[in-house]
Amino acid sequence: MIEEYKWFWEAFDQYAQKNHLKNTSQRKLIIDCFLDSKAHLEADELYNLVKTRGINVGLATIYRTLNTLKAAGLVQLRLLDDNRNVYELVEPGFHHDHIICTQCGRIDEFSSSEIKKYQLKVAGNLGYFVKYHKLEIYGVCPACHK
Amino acid sequence: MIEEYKWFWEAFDQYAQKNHLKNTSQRKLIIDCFLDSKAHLEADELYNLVKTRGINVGLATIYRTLNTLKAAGLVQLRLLDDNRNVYELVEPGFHHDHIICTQCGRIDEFSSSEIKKYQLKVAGNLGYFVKYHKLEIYGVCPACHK
DNA sequence: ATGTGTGCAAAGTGTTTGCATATCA
DNA sequence: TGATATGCAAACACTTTGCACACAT
Repeated sequence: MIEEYKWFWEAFDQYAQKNHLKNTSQRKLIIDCFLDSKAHLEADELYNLVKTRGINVGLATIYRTLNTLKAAGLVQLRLLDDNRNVYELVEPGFHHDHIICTQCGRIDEFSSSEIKKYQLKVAGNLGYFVKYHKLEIYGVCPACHK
Repeated sequence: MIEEYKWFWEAFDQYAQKNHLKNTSQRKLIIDCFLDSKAHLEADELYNLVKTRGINVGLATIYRTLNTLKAAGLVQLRLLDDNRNVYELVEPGFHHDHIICTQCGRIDEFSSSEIKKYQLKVAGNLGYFVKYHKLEIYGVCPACHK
Protein backbone atom coordinates (compact mmCIF):
# COMPACT_ATOMS: atom_id res chain seq x y z
CA MET A 1 0.00 0.00 0.00
CA ILE A 2 1.33 3.34 -1.01
CA GLU A 3 1.49 5.76 1.89
CA GLU A 4 -0.09 8.47 -0.23
CA TYR A 5 -3.39 6.64 -0.33
CA LYS A 6 -3.53 5.58 3.27
CA TRP A 7 -6.56 7.82 3.79
CA PHE A 8 -8.27 6.11 0.90
CA TRP A 9 -7.81 2.59 2.14
CA GLU A 10 -8.80 3.48 5.64
CA ALA A 11 -12.01 5.03 4.39
CA PHE A 12 -12.68 2.21 1.99
CA ASP A 13 -12.02 -0.57 4.49
CA GLN A 14 -14.39 1.09 6.87
CA TYR A 15 -17.05 1.35 4.19
CA ALA A 16 -16.43 -2.23 3.12
CA GLN A 17 -16.84 -3.54 6.60
CA LYS A 18 -20.00 -1.61 7.25
CA ASN A 19 -21.52 -2.81 3.99
CA HIS A 20 -20.32 -6.40 4.20
CA LEU A 21 -18.26 -6.19 1.05
CA LYS A 22 -15.94 -9.08 0.42
CA ASN A 23 -12.35 -8.81 -0.62
CA THR A 24 -11.85 -9.93 -4.15
CA SER A 25 -8.73 -9.88 -6.25
CA GLN A 26 -10.57 -8.13 -9.07
CA ARG A 27 -11.75 -5.23 -7.01
CA LYS A 28 -8.35 -4.85 -5.40
CA LEU A 29 -6.71 -4.80 -8.81
CA ILE A 30 -9.17 -2.31 -10.27
CA ILE A 31 -8.75 0.07 -7.37
CA ASP A 32 -4.97 -0.24 -7.49
CA CYS A 33 -4.95 0.66 -11.15
CA PHE A 34 -7.27 3.56 -10.50
CA LEU A 35 -5.12 4.97 -7.72
CA ASP A 36 -1.89 4.44 -9.63
CA SER A 37 -3.23 6.35 -12.60
CA LYS A 38 -3.63 9.57 -10.64
CA ALA A 39 -7.16 9.25 -11.73
CA HIS A 40 -9.13 11.20 -14.23
CA LEU A 41 -10.22 8.16 -16.13
CA GLU A 42 -13.11 6.95 -18.19
CA ALA A 43 -14.47 3.52 -17.33
CA ASP A 44 -13.15 2.25 -20.59
CA GLU A 45 -9.66 3.58 -19.98
CA LEU A 46 -9.59 1.93 -16.60
CA TYR A 47 -10.74 -1.30 -18.21
CA ASN A 48 -7.83 -1.20 -20.63
CA LEU A 49 -5.42 -0.27 -17.90
CA VAL A 50 -6.47 -3.29 -15.89
CA LYS A 51 -6.08 -5.51 -18.94
CA THR A 52 -2.44 -4.49 -19.27
CA ARG A 53 -1.84 -6.25 -15.95
CA GLY A 54 -2.69 -9.48 -17.67
CA ILE A 55 -5.76 -10.39 -15.65
CA ASN A 56 -9.12 -10.57 -17.38
CA VAL A 57 -11.77 -8.47 -15.69
CA GLY A 58 -15.18 -7.82 -17.17
CA LEU A 59 -16.15 -4.30 -18.09
CA ALA A 60 -19.24 -4.74 -15.93
CA THR A 61 -17.03 -5.30 -12.93
CA ILE A 62 -15.22 -2.06 -13.65
CA TYR A 63 -18.52 -0.23 -13.60
CA ARG A 64 -19.68 -2.03 -10.48
CA THR A 65 -16.47 -1.17 -8.68
CA LEU A 66 -16.62 2.47 -9.71
CA ASN A 67 -20.22 2.64 -8.58
CA THR A 68 -19.27 1.13 -5.26
CA LEU A 69 -16.55 3.73 -4.82
CA LYS A 70 -19.00 6.42 -5.79
CA ALA A 71 -21.45 5.17 -3.20
CA ALA A 72 -18.64 5.24 -0.67
CA GLY A 73 -18.08 8.87 -1.56
CA LEU A 74 -14.51 8.24 -2.62
CA VAL A 75 -14.97 8.68 -6.32
CA GLN A 76 -16.94 11.14 -8.36
CA LEU A 77 -18.23 10.99 -11.90
CA ARG A 78 -17.62 14.07 -13.95
CA LEU A 79 -19.35 14.80 -17.24
CA LEU A 80 -17.05 16.86 -19.37
CA ASP A 81 -17.94 19.10 -22.26
CA ASP A 82 -16.15 16.89 -24.73
CA ASN A 83 -18.46 14.05 -23.73
CA ARG A 84 -15.91 12.22 -21.69
CA ASN A 85 -17.29 10.77 -18.48
CA VAL A 86 -14.30 10.70 -16.20
CA TYR A 87 -14.11 9.27 -12.74
CA GLU A 88 -11.91 10.95 -10.21
CA LEU A 89 -10.74 10.36 -6.71
CA VAL A 90 -12.40 12.51 -4.07
CA GLU A 91 -10.51 13.16 -0.90
CA PRO A 92 -13.18 14.10 1.63
CA GLY A 93 -12.82 17.69 2.71
CA PHE A 94 -10.45 18.62 -0.11
CA HIS A 95 -12.54 20.25 -2.74
CA HIS A 96 -10.96 21.27 -6.00
CA ASP A 97 -12.02 22.41 -9.42
CA HIS A 98 -10.74 21.66 -12.87
CA ILE A 99 -9.20 23.36 -15.81
CA ILE A 100 -9.33 21.38 -19.00
CA CYS A 101 -7.35 21.82 -22.19
CA THR A 102 -9.65 21.96 -25.19
CA GLN A 103 -6.87 20.77 -27.47
CA CYS A 104 -5.22 17.83 -25.71
CA GLY A 105 -7.78 17.03 -23.02
CA ARG A 106 -5.32 17.46 -20.18
CA ILE A 107 -6.96 18.11 -16.83
CA ASP A 108 -5.41 20.19 -14.06
CA GLU A 109 -6.81 20.83 -10.64
CA PHE A 110 -7.01 23.98 -8.60
CA SER A 111 -8.95 25.53 -5.81
CA SER A 112 -9.70 29.11 -4.99
CA SER A 113 -11.17 30.39 -1.79
CA GLU A 114 -12.07 33.68 -3.45
CA ILE A 115 -14.20 32.00 -6.05
CA LYS A 116 -15.87 29.99 -3.34
CA LYS A 117 -16.62 33.14 -1.41
CA TYR A 118 -18.34 34.85 -4.31
CA GLN A 119 -20.31 31.74 -5.12
CA LEU A 120 -21.80 31.83 -1.66
CA LYS A 121 -22.64 35.45 -2.13
CA VAL A 122 -24.33 34.94 -5.46
CA ALA A 123 -26.29 31.94 -4.22
CA GLY A 124 -27.37 33.84 -1.14
CA ASN A 125 -28.74 36.63 -3.28
CA LEU A 126 -30.94 34.12 -5.07
CA GLY A 127 -32.09 32.56 -1.82
CA TYR A 128 -30.36 29.27 -2.39
CA PHE A 129 -28.75 27.13 0.26
CA VAL A 130 -25.51 25.95 -1.36
CA LYS A 131 -24.62 22.28 -1.20
CA TYR A 132 -21.71 22.09 -3.62
CA HIS A 133 -20.51 23.47 -6.88
CA LYS A 134 -18.75 22.43 -10.00
CA LEU A 135 -16.48 24.76 -11.86
CA GLU A 136 -14.72 23.88 -15.05
CA ILE A 137 -12.53 26.25 -16.93
CA TYR A 138 -11.82 25.33 -20.52
CA GLY A 139 -8.79 26.72 -22.22
CA VAL A 140 -5.49 25.97 -23.87
CA CYS A 141 -2.77 24.52 -21.68
CA PRO A 142 0.81 25.80 -21.71
CA ALA A 143 2.03 22.88 -23.79
CA CYS A 144 -0.59 23.48 -26.48
CA HIS A 145 -0.33 27.24 -26.97
CA LYS A 146 3.35 27.41 -27.76
CA MET B 1 -42.09 36.93 -34.05
CA ILE B 2 -41.62 38.00 -30.50
CA GLU B 3 -39.51 41.12 -30.20
CA GLU B 4 -37.51 39.55 -27.41
CA TYR B 5 -35.96 37.06 -29.78
CA LYS B 6 -35.21 39.39 -32.64
CA TRP B 7 -31.51 38.87 -32.11
CA PHE B 8 -32.05 35.14 -32.35
CA TRP B 9 -33.90 35.17 -35.63
CA GLU B 10 -31.49 37.60 -37.18
CA ALA B 11 -28.58 35.40 -36.25
CA PHE B 12 -30.35 32.25 -37.31
CA ASP B 13 -31.54 33.59 -40.64
CA GLN B 14 -28.03 34.67 -41.41
CA TYR B 15 -26.72 31.23 -40.52
CA ALA B 16 -29.47 29.56 -42.50
CA GLN B 17 -28.73 31.56 -45.58
CA LYS B 18 -25.02 30.95 -45.43
CA ASN B 19 -25.54 27.22 -44.99
CA HIS B 20 -28.35 26.81 -47.51
CA LEU B 21 -30.86 25.64 -44.94
CA LYS B 22 -34.42 25.44 -46.13
CA ASN B 23 -37.40 26.73 -44.28
CA THR B 24 -39.55 23.93 -43.04
CA SER B 25 -42.60 24.04 -40.87
CA GLN B 26 -41.15 21.45 -38.50
CA ARG B 27 -37.99 23.37 -37.77
CA LYS B 28 -39.94 26.57 -37.34
CA LEU B 29 -42.28 24.89 -34.91
CA ILE B 30 -39.48 23.26 -32.92
CA ILE B 31 -37.61 26.51 -32.58
CA ASP B 32 -40.75 28.39 -31.61
CA CYS B 33 -41.46 25.89 -28.87
CA PHE B 34 -37.89 26.09 -27.70
CA LEU B 35 -37.90 29.87 -27.49
CA ASP B 36 -41.31 29.99 -25.86
CA SER B 37 -40.22 27.63 -23.14
CA LYS B 38 -37.56 29.99 -21.84
CA ALA B 39 -35.36 27.07 -22.52
CA HIS B 40 -33.58 24.75 -20.26
CA LEU B 41 -34.94 21.67 -21.91
CA GLU B 42 -34.01 18.12 -22.59
CA ALA B 43 -34.50 16.90 -26.14
CA ASP B 44 -37.26 14.71 -24.91
CA GLU B 45 -39.08 17.53 -23.14
CA LEU B 46 -38.94 19.60 -26.27
CA TYR B 47 -40.29 16.64 -28.22
CA ASN B 48 -43.27 16.41 -25.91
CA LEU B 49 -43.77 20.15 -25.98
CA VAL B 50 -43.94 20.09 -29.76
CA LYS B 51 -46.40 17.25 -29.66
CA THR B 52 -48.80 19.32 -27.57
CA ARG B 53 -49.14 21.60 -30.58
CA GLY B 54 -50.75 18.73 -32.38
CA ILE B 55 -48.21 18.28 -35.12
CA ASN B 56 -46.27 15.07 -35.31
CA VAL B 57 -42.53 15.61 -35.47
CA GLY B 58 -39.99 12.83 -35.18
CA LEU B 59 -37.63 12.79 -32.24
CA ALA B 60 -34.76 12.60 -34.71
CA THR B 61 -35.82 15.92 -36.15
CA ILE B 62 -35.73 17.46 -32.69
CA TYR B 63 -32.15 16.29 -32.32
CA ARG B 64 -31.21 17.44 -35.78
CA THR B 65 -32.68 20.86 -35.15
CA LEU B 66 -30.94 21.21 -31.81
CA ASN B 67 -27.67 20.17 -33.39
CA THR B 68 -28.15 22.72 -36.12
CA LEU B 69 -28.73 25.43 -33.53
CA LYS B 70 -25.69 24.26 -31.66
CA ALA B 71 -23.62 24.46 -34.81
CA ALA B 72 -24.95 27.98 -35.31
CA GLY B 73 -23.74 28.83 -31.82
CA LEU B 74 -27.21 29.74 -30.65
CA VAL B 75 -27.80 26.80 -28.38
CA GLN B 76 -25.62 24.99 -25.96
CA LEU B 77 -25.83 21.51 -24.53
CA ARG B 78 -25.32 21.28 -20.82
CA LEU B 79 -24.62 18.04 -19.00
CA LEU B 80 -25.98 18.32 -15.50
CA ASP B 81 -25.00 16.33 -12.45
CA ASP B 82 -28.37 14.70 -12.25
CA ASN B 83 -27.81 13.25 -15.72
CA ARG B 84 -30.12 15.65 -17.45
CA ASN B 85 -28.79 16.89 -20.77
CA VAL B 86 -30.42 20.25 -21.15
CA TYR B 87 -30.24 22.55 -24.12
CA GLU B 88 -30.24 26.26 -23.55
CA LEU B 89 -30.32 29.38 -25.59
CA VAL B 90 -27.03 31.21 -25.89
CA GLU B 91 -27.14 34.91 -26.54
CA PRO B 92 -23.73 35.73 -27.98
CA GLY B 93 -21.80 37.93 -25.62
CA PHE B 94 -24.10 37.34 -22.67
CA HIS B 95 -22.46 34.72 -20.58
CA HIS B 96 -24.18 33.39 -17.50
CA ASP B 97 -23.84 30.54 -15.06
CA HIS B 98 -26.35 28.30 -13.36
CA ILE B 99 -27.58 27.41 -9.97
CA ILE B 100 -29.56 24.22 -9.80
CA CYS B 101 -31.88 22.96 -7.11
CA THR B 102 -30.98 19.43 -6.09
CA GLN B 103 -34.50 18.78 -4.94
CA CYS B 104 -36.80 20.07 -7.65
CA GLY B 105 -34.37 20.51 -10.53
CA ARG B 106 -35.16 24.19 -10.97
CA ILE B 107 -32.46 26.11 -12.80
CA ASP B 108 -31.68 29.77 -12.21
CA GLU B 109 -29.15 31.89 -13.99
CA PHE B 110 -26.69 34.41 -12.71
CA SER B 111 -23.44 36.03 -13.63
CA SER B 112 -20.68 37.43 -11.51
CA SER B 113 -17.82 39.54 -12.72
CA GLU B 114 -15.87 38.83 -9.53
CA ILE B 115 -15.95 35.11 -10.12
CA LYS B 116 -14.87 35.68 -13.67
CA LYS B 117 -11.98 37.79 -12.52
CA TYR B 118 -10.63 35.15 -10.15
CA GLN B 119 -11.02 32.47 -12.75
CA LEU B 120 -8.73 34.37 -15.04
CA LYS B 121 -6.25 34.74 -12.23
CA VAL B 122 -6.27 31.06 -11.36
CA ALA B 123 -5.96 30.01 -14.99
CA GLY B 124 -3.13 32.44 -15.53
CA ASN B 125 -1.22 30.94 -12.64
CA LEU B 126 -1.41 27.56 -14.31
CA GLY B 127 -0.33 28.95 -17.67
CA TYR B 128 -3.65 28.37 -19.36
CA PHE B 129 -5.24 30.61 -21.95
CA VAL B 130 -8.92 30.69 -20.97
CA LYS B 131 -11.55 30.09 -23.61
CA TYR B 132 -14.66 29.69 -21.52
CA HIS B 133 -15.88 28.26 -18.30
CA LYS B 134 -18.79 26.43 -16.84
CA LEU B 135 -19.90 27.00 -13.30
CA GLU B 136 -22.76 25.19 -11.70
CA ILE B 137 -23.80 25.69 -8.14
CA TYR B 138 -25.98 22.98 -6.68
CA GLY B 139 -28.15 23.76 -3.72
CA VAL B 140 -31.65 24.01 -2.39
CA CYS B 141 -33.86 26.70 -3.85
CA PRO B 142 -36.00 29.04 -1.73
CA ALA B 143 -39.18 27.14 -2.53
CA CYS B 144 -37.66 23.82 -1.40
CA HIS B 145 -36.03 24.80 1.87
CA LYS B 146 -39.08 26.21 3.56
C1' DA C 1 -23.88 -22.53 4.32
C1' DT C 2 -24.88 -18.07 3.10
C1' DG C 3 -24.34 -14.09 0.85
C1' DT C 4 -21.49 -11.36 -2.10
C1' DG C 5 -18.88 -10.90 -6.47
C1' DT C 6 -17.86 -12.22 -11.15
C1' DG C 7 -18.13 -12.83 -16.33
C1' DC C 8 -20.90 -12.96 -19.95
C1' DA C 9 -24.62 -11.74 -22.73
C1' DA C 10 -28.82 -9.34 -22.96
C1' DA C 11 -31.39 -5.27 -22.01
C1' DG C 12 -31.56 -0.23 -21.24
C1' DT C 13 -30.73 4.73 -22.36
C1' DG C 14 -30.10 8.59 -25.02
C1' DT C 15 -28.49 10.01 -29.52
C1' DT C 16 -27.21 9.45 -34.38
C1' DT C 17 -27.56 7.50 -39.03
C1' DG C 18 -29.38 5.18 -43.44
C1' DC C 19 -32.87 5.17 -46.42
C1' DA C 20 -36.95 6.11 -48.95
C1' DT C 21 -39.97 9.84 -49.40
C1' DA C 22 -41.39 14.62 -49.18
C1' DT C 23 -40.49 19.41 -49.54
C1' DC C 24 -38.31 23.77 -50.57
C1' DA C 25 -35.87 26.86 -53.82
C1' DT D 1 -34.54 19.62 -61.09
C1' DG D 2 -31.52 19.17 -57.41
C1' DA D 3 -30.35 19.81 -52.85
C1' DT D 4 -32.02 19.78 -48.19
C1' DA D 5 -35.38 17.80 -44.59
C1' DT D 6 -38.22 14.49 -42.65
C1' DG D 7 -40.05 10.10 -40.33
C1' DC D 8 -39.14 5.79 -39.21
C1' DA D 9 -36.43 2.09 -37.82
C1' DA D 10 -32.06 0.36 -37.22
C1' DA D 11 -27.53 1.27 -35.47
C1' DC D 12 -24.69 3.26 -31.86
C1' DA D 13 -22.10 3.95 -27.60
C1' DC D 14 -22.21 3.69 -22.88
C1' DT D 15 -24.00 1.68 -18.74
C1' DT D 16 -26.80 -1.50 -16.07
C1' DT D 17 -28.98 -5.96 -15.17
C1' DG D 18 -30.18 -11.13 -15.03
C1' DC D 19 -28.31 -15.31 -14.56
C1' DA D 20 -25.40 -19.17 -13.49
C1' DC D 21 -21.29 -20.04 -11.32
C1' DA D 22 -17.32 -18.98 -8.10
C1' DC D 23 -15.52 -17.41 -4.02
C1' DA D 24 -15.06 -15.16 0.65
C1' DT D 25 -16.46 -15.31 5.29
